[in-house]
Amino acid sequence: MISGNKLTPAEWEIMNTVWNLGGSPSVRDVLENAYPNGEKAYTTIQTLMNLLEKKGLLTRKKIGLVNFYTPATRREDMLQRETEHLISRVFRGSAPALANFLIAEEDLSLDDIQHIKALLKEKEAQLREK
Amino acid sequence: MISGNKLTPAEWEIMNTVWNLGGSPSVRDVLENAYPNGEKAYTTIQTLMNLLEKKGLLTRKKIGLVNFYTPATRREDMLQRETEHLISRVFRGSAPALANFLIAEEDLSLDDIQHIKALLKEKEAQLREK
DNA sequence: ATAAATTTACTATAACATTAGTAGATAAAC
DNA sequence: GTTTATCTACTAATGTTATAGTAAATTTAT
Repeated sequence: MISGNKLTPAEWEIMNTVWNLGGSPSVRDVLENAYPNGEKAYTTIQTLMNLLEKKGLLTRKKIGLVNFYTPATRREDMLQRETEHLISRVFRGSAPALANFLIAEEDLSLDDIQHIKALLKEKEAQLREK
Repeated sequence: MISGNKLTPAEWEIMNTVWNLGGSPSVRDVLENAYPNGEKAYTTIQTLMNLLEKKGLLTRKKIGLVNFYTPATRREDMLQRETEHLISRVFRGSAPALANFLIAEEDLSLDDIQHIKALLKEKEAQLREK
């Protein structure tokens, strides 16, 4: 049941690290990668990761003593969920409003702009041919 | 002190309503506009609005018996703050990543795309002339 | 001017989020 | 084979968000 579980900020940090590392990291792997200077306690990460398992975002497999955690969702799906959340909560449901805002207010380089233009062209072609 | 206070989802609903109504609505104004079918109790809204005052997002002025609440921030500033939050939490700090995602994954109409293109052009010109 | 309605200020509570401690099991190192 | 370190499972404490009740004050309508 992956369902309607929203990720909290702390959970996002964990999930980002897990996706980043790839494969099936352990608690220690995540801890060392995400908090190399001991910003959080081992058991904190452990608790969070087990929570994420309960929420259906990670699956767990014990090998010997150690639990290894595998993502149960693709990062993209979560991005989408979260982005849509922002759009509905903050931009009153309008994706274009967010797009406009992004371009107007965030710092984009010329390169970024070129890249976005290319994407738009693609998208446009896609839409037209239907 | 408007400072680093993040808005919770419930607070966003209030603030959106306040910005929407314009002027300086009362608790009742907000309640009736945002929850016309009694989804929330009067006192709930009251509490939230007073909280928002404490957070510096609304200012309060009592006229006669009634408190009237005026936004202390522009909606745009809050949008920015929130968007940047998403970017840092979910898109690992990359605004272009969000832009890419938006265009690739969200439903944009041809009109939207034209509009975005125009904005990009503007932005590009701006960047170049510096 | 008394009764009814509205509003405030204050308080309470439940749910969820965050962080970490403790006890016991297992493995490794000497 | 006893000590040391690591990991798990469980539990707990603290903080934050969301929701609303209660009592007192004020206005409005009879």
